Amino acid sequence: MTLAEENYLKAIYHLEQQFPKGVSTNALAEEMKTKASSATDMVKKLAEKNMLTHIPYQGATLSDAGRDYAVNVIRRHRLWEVFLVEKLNFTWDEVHEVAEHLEHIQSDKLIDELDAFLGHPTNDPHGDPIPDKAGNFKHIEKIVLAKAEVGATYKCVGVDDSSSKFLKYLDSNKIALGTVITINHKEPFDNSIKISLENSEIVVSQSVAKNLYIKKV
Amino acid sequence: MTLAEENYLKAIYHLEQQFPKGVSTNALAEEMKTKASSATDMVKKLAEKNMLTHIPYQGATLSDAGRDYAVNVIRRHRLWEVFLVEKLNFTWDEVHEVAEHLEHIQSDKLIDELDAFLGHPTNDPHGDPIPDKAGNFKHIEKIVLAKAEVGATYKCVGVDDSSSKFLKYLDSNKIALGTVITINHKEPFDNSIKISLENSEIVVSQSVAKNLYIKKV
DNA sequence: TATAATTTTTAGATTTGTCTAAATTTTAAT
DNA sequence: ATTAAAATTTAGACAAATCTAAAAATTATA
Ligand SMILES: [Mn+2]
Ligand SMILES: [Mn+2]
Ligand SMILES: [Mn+2]
Ligand SMILES: [Mn+2]
Repeated sequence: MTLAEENYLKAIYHLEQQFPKGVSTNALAEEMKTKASSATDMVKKLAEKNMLTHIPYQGATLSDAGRDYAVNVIRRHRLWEVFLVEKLNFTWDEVHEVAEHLEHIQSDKLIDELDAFLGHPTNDPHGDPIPDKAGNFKHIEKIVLAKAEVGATYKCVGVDDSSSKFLKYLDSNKIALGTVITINHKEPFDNSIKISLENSEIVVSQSVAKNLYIKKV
Repeated sequence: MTLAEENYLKAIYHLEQQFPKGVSTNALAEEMKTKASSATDMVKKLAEKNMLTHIPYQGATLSDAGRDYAVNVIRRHRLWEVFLVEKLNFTWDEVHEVAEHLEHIQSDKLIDELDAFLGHPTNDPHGDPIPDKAGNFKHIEKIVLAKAEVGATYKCVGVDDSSSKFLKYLDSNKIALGTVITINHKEPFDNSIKISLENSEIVVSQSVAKNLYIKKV
C-alpha cells in the first residue's frame, strides 16, 4: 500500500461512519482536498486491490481487508499522537499534522514496541479510541455536549472537531479532557449552553456544544 | 526536498568522504541501488536546486546548502536510531531500515524534542556521531582495528559496515560498543588478528578488522 | 415526463522518479 | 595516435498521483 492509498483508505473509513450506504466520489474528494476525478481513479485502484467495492455512480464501501487496513493506519496515527504529547511535549493541537506522516512508517515491531512503551494507551490526546493490534476498539459511551441535561455533571472525554482552532479555543477556556463541568442553563434562542468549570462559569455556543463529547460522572 | 532528493543528498554526502574530488555517477547509482541514468537525472535536478555543482562527466560536489541539508538528514536518522534502541528495544542491527523512513519526517519541533527526550546523545548505536542542530559533529579520534598495535588495549567505539550481518557477527562474539579488547597477535599471512575480550580470546579476519573502530584506553 | 442541474466518469496532459537502449565523452590499451 | 573499453549522458518510455476539460449518468425540478 502506498502512502496515498493509505490516506484514502483512512478517509473512506471515516466517511463510512457518516455515509454507511457508500462513500460518494465528491465526499471523498472533499475529504482528501483533491478533485473528483482523482478520487475516482484511486477508488478504482483500491477496488482492483480488493480493498473496497465500487459500484460506478453509487459510491465505495470498504471490504473487510480494507477496513482492517484502515483501522491499522488509525492505530498507528493515534499511538504516534500519544507519543508526541506524552513524551515530546507537543500540545494536542500540534500533533495531527506530524502523526499524519508518522502513521505511514511500515514496521510492525515499531508500532508494537511503541504501544508497549506508552503503556498500551486506550485513547489518543483527542479522546479517540486506539484500536488494539487485532483492530478492536474500546468504545466509551459518550454524548455530545449539546445533548446534556441541565443540572447534571459531566466529564469532558473527547472532541469531534480536532482542528487547531477548536482545540486552542478549549485551551483558552480551560477545558481539557477530564475536565468536569456542570450544565447550568440551555438557551433556547441560540442553543448556547452556560456551564460551570472548577473556577469559572462560561457560555459556549452551539457549534462548540456540538463538537465536545462528555460523559456523566 | 522530496524523500528521493533527501536520500540522494545523504548518499552523495557519504560518498564525498571517500571521493572528495567529486562523486561519480556510477558510485552514486551503486550506493542508491539504481541505474546510472537515474543518478544523472537526480544530480541534474539537485544542481538546479543549488544543492550541488555538477560538471558533466566529472562528478558532483555538494554546495554548502546541500551539505547542511545532508547533515540534517543524518542528524534525524541517527537520533531515530538512538530512540529505537534506547526506548523501543530494537537491536543495533534492526534500526537502520526503520530510521531510513523516519528520517524523512519533516518537523523541526519533532527532532528538537526527540533530541532533548533522548538527553542530547552524541553518538548513534553504531558509534557514529550525531550532529547538533547547527550541524556540528563531535569527532572522536578512532582507528580501525586493522591498524592496532600488538600488546595495546583498546575500546570498541564504532563500526564502518553497519550491515545486519556484520553486527550480528559482533553480537555472537560478544563485541559491543564499549567492549575493551587487547591485541595479542597480528598474523602476517592473512592479516587476521588475535584479540582478548573479557572472558575469551578470538581471532578476527581482516575484513572484520577493517570494519571495527577502536580507541586506545 | 421532459429538461435542467448535479454528480461521476473518462480522456488526455503533467510531474516525479525510474527504466532500457542508444549516443556521447572520457579513459585505458595497444 | 588509434582503437577499444568504460563511464556518462540523452532519448524515449512507464507507473503513480494528480489536474483540466469534456462526456455520461443520475437526480432534481418544472
Ligand atoms: Mn497520512
Ligand atoms: Mn487524534
Ligand atoms: Mn531514507
Ligand atoms: Mn547508524
